[in-house]
Amino acid sequence: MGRVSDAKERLVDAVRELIWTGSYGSTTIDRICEKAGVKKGSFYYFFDSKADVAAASLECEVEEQRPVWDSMFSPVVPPLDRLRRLCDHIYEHQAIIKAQHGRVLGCPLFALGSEVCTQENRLRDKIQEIFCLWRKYLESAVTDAHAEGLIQAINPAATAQVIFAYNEGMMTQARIQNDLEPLRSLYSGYLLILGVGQTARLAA
Amino acid sequence: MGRVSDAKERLVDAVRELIWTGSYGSTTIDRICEKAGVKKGSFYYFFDSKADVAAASLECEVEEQRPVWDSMFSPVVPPLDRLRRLCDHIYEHQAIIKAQHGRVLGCPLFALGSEVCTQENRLRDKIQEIFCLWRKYLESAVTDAHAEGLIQAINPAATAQVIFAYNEGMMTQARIQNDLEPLRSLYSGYLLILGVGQTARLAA
DNA sequence: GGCCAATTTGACTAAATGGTCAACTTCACT
DNA sequence: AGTGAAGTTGACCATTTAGTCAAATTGGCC
Repeated sequence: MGRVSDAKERLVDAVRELIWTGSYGSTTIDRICEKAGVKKGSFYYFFDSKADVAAASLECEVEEQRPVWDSMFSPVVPPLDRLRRLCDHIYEHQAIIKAQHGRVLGCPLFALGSEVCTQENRLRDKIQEIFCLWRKYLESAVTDAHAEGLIQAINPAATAQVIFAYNEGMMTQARIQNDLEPLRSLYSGYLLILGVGQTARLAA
Repeated sequence: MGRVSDAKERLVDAVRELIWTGSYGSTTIDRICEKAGVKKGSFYYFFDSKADVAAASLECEVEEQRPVWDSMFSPVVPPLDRLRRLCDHIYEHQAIIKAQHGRVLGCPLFALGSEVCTQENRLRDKIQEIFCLWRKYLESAVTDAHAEGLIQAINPAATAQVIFAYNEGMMTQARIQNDLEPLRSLYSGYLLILGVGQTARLAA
């Protein structure tokens, strides 16, 4: 029924890249259209506003990431390995991005969230939802690691929260510094938080 | 010589509040002028651009914070107490902000940094400089705590880095969630990272 | 009390931006 | 092959925005 088009996808891709490499505020509808090779009339055929495409881009992001996380956090992988895989993945992904764009771009959701949270409630809520999900992956790894006696974690949710905040903090610093260096030692920070080094040393 | 004015300060105050409560991108020169009660001609008499006022606002920020940090991190205060004071100060400050604006606003520098780092090098560099300074305060507390045998910290700079990233991550989450809750347990996260609970428990 | 540097003003321009729309095109389906 | 739903276009409008400037005002200081 009627003609088909991938203009909507092109618009979503364009907005993702523009917000990530710049910011939400610096991303105008004109530039989104230009980058997507789509006229403004078509933009408004698919979306109501910039916030609307941005919301779609978040959906897209999470759809793309979910299988990656699921495989990294597979229950058949030893819990601490899951975290190591996550850290490796983050480093490698950011390295690719840096090679592509000449820039370390960090976590697209965190940057966007902190920029728009006071103005765009819809985006804010969606981002929070995704963060909640991510924390659950971390929490499951912490819980399992504790159960296997690999770490001490009285409160896995709290520990996961600390790791998550640390992780996002480091990614944002890498973005601001435009430097992969903070991400190289990401996993050793995880271990520090989990007290893995300490436990071993004190036990010895 | 000539007339005097506090318009420059009013403009700096206005830009600080607008960026913090909104974002750099959502802050227009017109609104800055309106909020400061200053005409645009006067704005351009004192500043060259939005980035220019923003840079001045960073100077102002650091000038205001320096004595606060100096007192919190005074060498006569026991090292772990310095960190506790910092956490208390952050919580109380954000609580005041929330009462005033109805919003938790987090760390103004981190939000701004992650927003503009790909576009405004001057702001980016200034922000990084300030972060470097802040990390030094943390590092001195970690070093002293280690020296006094209160914690184990083989690499105080790395530990300070982890604490800093965690701290900024939590503040940003508090901003996004518009909720003080993540900041209530800030210090216990510090202790987790420093392995204070563990050490005591394992030693017992 | 007058000079002059510092500051203020408002009116102005050019460009960017968000948003609308009626007419046009395409193509899946019958 | 023709129809109608889905998608496209470019021209258009109203605002907002950054930035300029010559003329007016103020007040410290001699």
